[in-house]
Formats: sequence, C-alpha cells, structure tokens
Amino acid sequence: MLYEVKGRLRAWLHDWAGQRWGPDVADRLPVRYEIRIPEPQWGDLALNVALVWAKAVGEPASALAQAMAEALKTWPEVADVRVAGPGFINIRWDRSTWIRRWVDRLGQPVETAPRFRKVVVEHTAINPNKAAHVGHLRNAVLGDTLVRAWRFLGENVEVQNYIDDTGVQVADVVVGFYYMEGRKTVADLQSVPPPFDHYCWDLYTRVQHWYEEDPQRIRFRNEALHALERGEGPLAELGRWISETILRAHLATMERVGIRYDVLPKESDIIALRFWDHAFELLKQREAAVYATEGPYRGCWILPLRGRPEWDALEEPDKVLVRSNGTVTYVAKDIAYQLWKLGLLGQDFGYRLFHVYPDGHEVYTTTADPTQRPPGRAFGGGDRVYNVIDVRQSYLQQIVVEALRRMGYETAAEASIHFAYEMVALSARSCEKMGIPVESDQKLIAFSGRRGIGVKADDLLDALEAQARCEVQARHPDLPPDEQARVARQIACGAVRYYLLRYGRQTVIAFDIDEALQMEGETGPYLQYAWVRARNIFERLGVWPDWVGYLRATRPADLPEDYWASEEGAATWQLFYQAQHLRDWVWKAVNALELNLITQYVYQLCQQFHRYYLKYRIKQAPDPTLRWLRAAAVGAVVHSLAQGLDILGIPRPDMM
RNA sequence: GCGCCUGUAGCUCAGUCGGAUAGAGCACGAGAUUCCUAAUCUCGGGGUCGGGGGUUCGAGUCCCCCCAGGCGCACCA
Repeated sequence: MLYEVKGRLRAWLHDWAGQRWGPDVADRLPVRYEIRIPEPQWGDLALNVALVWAKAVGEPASALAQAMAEALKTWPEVADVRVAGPGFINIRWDRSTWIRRWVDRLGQPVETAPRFRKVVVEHTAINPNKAAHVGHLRNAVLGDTLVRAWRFLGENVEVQNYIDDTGVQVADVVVGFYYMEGRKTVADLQSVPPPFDHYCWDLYTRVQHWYEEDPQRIRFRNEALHALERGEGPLAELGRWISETILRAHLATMERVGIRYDVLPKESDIIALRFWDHAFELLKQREAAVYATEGPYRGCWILPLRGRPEWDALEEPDKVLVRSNGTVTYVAKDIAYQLWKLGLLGQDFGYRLFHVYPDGHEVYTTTADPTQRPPGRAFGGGDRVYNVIDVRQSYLQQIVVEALRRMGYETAAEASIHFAYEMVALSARSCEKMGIPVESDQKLIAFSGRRGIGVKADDLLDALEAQARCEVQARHPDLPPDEQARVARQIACGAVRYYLLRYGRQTVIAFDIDEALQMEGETGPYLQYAWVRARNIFERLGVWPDWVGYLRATRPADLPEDYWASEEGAATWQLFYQAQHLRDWVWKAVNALELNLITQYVYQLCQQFHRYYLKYRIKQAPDPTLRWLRAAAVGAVVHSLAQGLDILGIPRPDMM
C-alpha cells in the first residue's frame, strides 16, 4: 500500500510543479529527490524535494516546502504536514484510515506490469567433479534470492545452471579414477564408498599432488580432456557418468537450501552443436572479430578492444578468440553462450527431462539433438540476463559484453548483467581448527578445490541440522522424531541462507564455523522465531490460517482517535507501518543488486515485532478494540514476513 | 606497472542516488518468565568512520593526494 502511495505522490508533485512553474519547467526538474521513511519523531514520510528543487528554480527551499505542505494537507490519508530544518517536508498519515484501508485490500494482488519478457538468471555453475563448498553456496543463494525477488516483483524468471562437463576439472577426476586408482569402468565407480561427490573432493586434490610428483603425468589430463571433447571412448564414458552423478549430488545439496533450476545447459552440447561456429560467423559478419596479420597475435582471430579508454590502459588490449592453431579460447565460447542466452545465436539445444522435484517442478538438461523439444517449454532468449559469478571474472564478463556491443547488439549488451560478488574464504582461526597450515601474516585463506581447502556445503548443513535438532528435541520432546527432523532442516536452511545473505556482495566472507553455526542474535533462526511467534498469536486465537477473515469480522465500528497519541498507539502504528515497506526494499535491492538490503529490512521488522510481542499481549488485551488494533499490527507483520522470508528462501516453521 | 574493490566499536558487519543525534550482532557486565513470552527482551560501557586536503546549507557517503590490504590484467580454463 505504501508503495502505491509513493507512486501517487511522485505524480502529484510533478503536477503541482506544473501548476506553479508551467509544464516545461516541471518536466526539467530533477526527479532524484528522496521519499524516505524518517525517524518516527519526524513523521511517517519525509521529502527532500523542496531542497532539491530550490536549487533548480532559484527559490528559497523553506518557502517552497511550506507551499507544498499546505497543498498536501488536502490528501484524505494525510493527517498532518510539517516543514522542518532547511526544508524537509514531513508527512503524518491518518492512522485509522490507513489501517482500515489496509485490511480491506488484503489479499488483493498488487498490480505489477512486468518490465521484461523473460529474466534469465544463471547461477551455481559448479564444476561437476567434486562436492559443493560454502563458496558455491554463496553463489547459489545469491542467485536464487535474486530469482525469488524478481518473481515477487512479478517477472517471468528462468533459472539456468551451466554445467562444464568437458573441462579440466572433470578430466582430472577421470584421470584419478582411471590411471591412479585403476577404476576403468562405470561399474568400478559404482563401488566407490559414498557419498560419491565427497570421495571425488579428496580424489581431486590427490590427483593434483600426483601431477606435481611427476610433471610428465600432465599428458594423462590432456588425453582425458580430448576424450571428453570428442565424447567417445572409455574415458569419456567415465566422464559422463561422473559429471552426471555429481550434478545430481549438487542438485540434492541445493535442494536442502531450497534452490532449484529450470534448465541445465551442458558444455558438451555447446561443443557438439558447434555453437561457436555460428557465433564466429556472426562476429565476422558484423566485423567484431578480426584476423591479425601482424603483431603478437599474428595468425589469431581477435576481438579488437583498442580505442576505448577502459581497455587502452592494458598493455595488450586486444583479446584472442581463435588461437593461431585454430582452437577456441574460453572467452569466445562464453560469447557464443551469452548470445544463446539472449536469443541472438539463431540456434538452440535439444532438451530432455533431467529431474522432477517432489512437488512436480521439472528440470531439463540439454542434448545435442535439437529436434528433442519438451512440449510447451522454451529456454534461453532472455531480454535481461544475469550471470552470477564471483568478482574475479569481472574482466572476462566485460569482454563478453563489449563483444556484444561491437556486434551492434547495444540493447543486449545493456541487458547483460554480471552479478559480481566477493568470495568466501577461511579465517585463520578456522584454518587452525581444521588443521590447515597458515602463515602467520595471513588473515584469510581462499577456498581451493585443488588443495582441498574449504568447507563442504553438506558438512555445514549437517552440523547445523544436528545442532538445531538438539534444540528442538529439548523444547518439544513429545514431537515425533520425523517432525523434529523436519523443523531442524528448516532451521538449518534458514541459518545458512541468512548467514550468506547478510553480507554486502563486495565483502569477502571470512568463514568462521562458530559464527555460521550461531542461532541467536542476527541470524536466520531469529527471523524464523519471529514468524513462529506471530503465527502462534493467531493460532491461539483460533483463527489460523484465516487471520484476515478474523480481522475483517471483528473490526470495531470506530477506532479511538486518541489511541494513536498514546505510547501503545505509537508502537502499534510503527510496527504496522514498518511492515508496509517490503516492496520498496525488494525493489531497491534488486536494482542495486544488494540483496542484504532485504535481510536488513526483514531483520529490523522482526526485531521490532519481538519487542512489541513482549510488551503488548494480543489474546489477553484489555478490551476488544485494543485486541483488534494489536492484532492488525501483528497481521501486517505476518503478511510481510511471509513474503519476506519466501524471498530470502528462509523456511517458515510451524513451531520452534 | 595499470585497473577494480575494501578500510566504520575488542571481533564480524550494516549504513538508502549527500540529509536530521554514526547503527546492529557477537563478546563482556547487570537484569526480566505463574504460560500468545527466553532461539526472546531490557539496561550498560565502548567510535578521531585508515590519514590529509577540497566541494556545500549539510560528508562515513562525492572529488584529489597519501597509507594499508584484497582481486584482476595469457594464444589457461
């Protein structure tokens, strides 16, 4: 509701300016003024528009503010408008009107016009050669939360998880099984002690050491790599089985934290379908790729980047796409794939069903046979594409976008967004605990699959679940064990997701096991506990889940106007009003790609609710009117919290 | 060398396109429960916002310089 009022206010201010200075002036006035929620003492809404516009029109800010304030007083939902400081306009809403209108509108869908035809979000993209670690989890949680936020805002979103099943990493594990361990058939792999992805975690680091012992052995990797690319022979067969098995393990791990996908495009199919050839033709046609006849890249096809200030600073700004030996570089493949995501390649994969989630949601994977098409489904072709990849890939991502630009796909370049975030590293303290040697001056140690340094996502979740289960058992000894386990899983999921989301994306997370296992204070369980408490109120009133019906049926004919001036009235209003801001924050978060804005908002709402809950009882309120007012505020929290927790992917337990 | 990012309480971090008195959590100390209430709440100490200069009604936030740290800059993936 607040969201809608803010929109009206902007339009109204524009009209007001038009009447005062004429429409031409109004259209040229800065629109970057702020409509913010101030400290409660100032009012419900604060505008700095007079300060911003005063500069533009050369009138004193305070006089301007005064005039606007007078005009705003005619709004029916406005109780009072005051001018403060150098020219802030502080609006105070008519509380009774607001709360009544809010109850009436509950359940009505918010009207949203989608901005995009399809938003594509690619995240996770873990090499399918070993178990997922917490760093991968950060990627997936950020991506998934972005997906949830866009869906909340009414967009059609497709979730992609790119699978590099032909790369060095898978090749190394193939080498490990085939040459080091002599496991040469799929049957041999099936006898590996489970969990398979955890076994490969160790094997992968063992292979690295094996290479270091004798550098000659690197030829086994090349052999495996070629086999994977050709897709034939016993090595390729092992590779296919390994990558698919580990991919399924990754899907299971991600399902534990509520993360799902729509389509899993495989590198092997990109190779088999020769996506690059098509992209290459396009690049040549549009003169974005050039054959170098001289200089250091003689004999290569390059993407010339000279001529733009941001690239000229580099020693060798041009980027090789096709090597002098005719092979294709990593960036080049990425350009082809990005073109497909944007629907510009003029070519598509085939698809087959890969997995069905318990609730019926289907995940497809690609095939090399383009005639295989799932009925009623189409993948790729987004008009907004997010690539969730850590910040170290920024340079590469910039090149991909620049290539689109050079090809003349300006809009597509604008639509391609690199969601860059910092990595998860181990704190020196955690390393010591885990027995990893640390040099004294090092504060952080980066995760490294090769060296086997990192915390597996499953291990973290297991630890959290075990801990949560102990607590649940202590609190609800009579609850059936499978119910206890279910709640524990929900809490573990909430704890991990909140832990990974609360940091800004440019903050390196120094992973600390004790901190990650924390369930008190600013944590996921804190939010979940607020939900349980709020929900319990209506439960105890006997009106769950139809608390909306309850609020409508028991609404008092008149609300006491002096209530809002009391201490309780102020608290009730603040809680109610705070619960109205979700949509604004989600919007802001998605546009700035700062998802921690959502966690902060939800956390603060919960904090406010916990305080209110302790102070004002609902069921035992002194009279029906007070009960209704308090219950309405709690209802606003329930409404907002349900949506907020869903966006964050934090489960909503029935009890804790 | 060049580019990007970071520096805020003992620790881990927020801080909204520049806005009103710099905030949380953890840790530490003291308290709160005859049931919608302890995975919670209340109170307390703790800060030269890395340093210096500038822009303006107003700077943790924008600009310049310096210091410290991280990451990136292949015919590797």
